[in-house]
Amino acid sequence: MTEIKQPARVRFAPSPTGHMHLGSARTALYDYLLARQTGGTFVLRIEDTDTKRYVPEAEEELIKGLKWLGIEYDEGPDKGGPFGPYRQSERKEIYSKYAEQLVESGHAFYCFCSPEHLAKVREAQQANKESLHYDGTCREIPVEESRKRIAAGERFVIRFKMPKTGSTTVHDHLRGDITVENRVLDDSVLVKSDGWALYHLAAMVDDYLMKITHVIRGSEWLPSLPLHMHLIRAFGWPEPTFIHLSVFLKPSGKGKMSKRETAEAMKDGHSIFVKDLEELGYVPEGVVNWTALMGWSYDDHTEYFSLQDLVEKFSIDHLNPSPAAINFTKLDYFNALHIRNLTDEDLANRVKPFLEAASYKPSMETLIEIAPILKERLPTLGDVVDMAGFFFKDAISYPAEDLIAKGLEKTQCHQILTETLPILVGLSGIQKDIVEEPLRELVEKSGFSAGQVFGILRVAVTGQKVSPPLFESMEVIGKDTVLNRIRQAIKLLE
RNA sequence: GCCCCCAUUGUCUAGUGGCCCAGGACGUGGCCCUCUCAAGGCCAAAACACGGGUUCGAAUCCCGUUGGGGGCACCA
Repeated sequence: MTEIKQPARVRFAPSPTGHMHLGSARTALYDYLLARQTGGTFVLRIEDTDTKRYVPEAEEELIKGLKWLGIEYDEGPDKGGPFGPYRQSERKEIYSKYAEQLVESGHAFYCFCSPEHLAKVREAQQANKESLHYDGTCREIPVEESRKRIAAGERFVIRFKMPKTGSTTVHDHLRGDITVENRVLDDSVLVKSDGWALYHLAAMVDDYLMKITHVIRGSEWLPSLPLHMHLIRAFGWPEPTFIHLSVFLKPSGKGKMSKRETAEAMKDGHSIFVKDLEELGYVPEGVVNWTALMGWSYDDHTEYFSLQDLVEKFSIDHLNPSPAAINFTKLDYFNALHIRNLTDEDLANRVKPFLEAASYKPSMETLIEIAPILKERLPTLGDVVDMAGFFFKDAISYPAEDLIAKGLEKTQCHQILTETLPILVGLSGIQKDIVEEPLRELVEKSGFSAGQVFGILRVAVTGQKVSPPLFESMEVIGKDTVLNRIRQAIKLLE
């Protein structure tokens, strides 16, 4: 049945330059799923060689985000492992060594071109409508001469010596073979003049040293795959399986999320940042289910998945190479779905902080009691405040006109309330099965509809026009409070 | 400007030459249920970008066009 798979070693290699977004989350998810389902290993590696863009809090946010999503890694900067260190900033010497090796073998060369010269070359190329590339000034300088210049203190970078003729064929697991002409490839910088390796070199070296078998990354890396392949082949290393995931587009499908769209999304309670999603009341189960399905599918009808389901059913062979527009409405759907499947106690625990943030003091007991009637109507955990805040208020307030049901006069509404009061007072309790029958009889006698009568009572008891079911709500609030609130409503209409 | 990738309903997608006058889901519209809101049930509208091939037969293979996306840094 299940084919035997080799344990995969996969790595999630984010750079700590900002908030963790959905694209990263999905890459990490797929990494994790592949590792888990093959009995392999998931590695977290921090690519922090760009000191200019480094954001100190980013790594912590990343780790927190992964943890929240339930994506556990086996090796990483805070966990250690046999192939550390797992921060590239701690591996500088390793890259230098391999860069030297490339120069020795003739696959790379020292370049002394100044940034000004490079800029001028680029400008000229732009003016001539040529493709932008290194002009080859230092390509043929003999290594001996270069070493002398370096010894004399000249600043230099190390560039890859790309073949000028022929073509290169690379393989992407999603797209098959891709062939490019070598003449369009550039002599890319591998090591900067400050001695730090660039992504191209660092990532390939680390993937090799960390024995990575599958490289899952964004499609923005596809254009540099030929370079990476040349690097790997120059070293004579085994080629990992490359999987380039498509990018996420903004909801309209036209272009990727911009600053503007991000702000726009935030306005209606959505975000592409993992930490925001948590704060907005999304549950990780929902976010995981939703992101998993953007770019991957199981069959033509199954789409509810827990993390464990995904571990079992995910396959890198069913990935979709085309870009996907983010659909927040569907996130809401998945989120509601997973909230409904939470146990009462779990929901109570998760909803509590949101109530507390709105300065309510909810008890676990009440929370668990209302969980069943809450579950079905919470798109997000945060919605608990509007839906159920009244359970935890000592006093409620609302405009008097809310007590006037559609199609009824003020006096009629007042009458309903005054007639309800003695009925409730006379009952032995406030439980649903005690209250419902007499109140339905009242509706019958009044000649009004159940919607009108219960609507008035709903506002009187909860202060809201929209609430969980009336009888269940009264039961939780308790008889005395219910009676008091009805008396308050009666006064309000006088 | 040059290079690469992608292309099924509004959106996410199933589909790997006949099972497809294209299936599922979100969303949308309608109906049912109903104390509000949800949830649930039923029904409906909605797609193979275009043009050429190949083939007995194409959403599926090939070429071109168009559209969209990405890349062309001493960023990742």
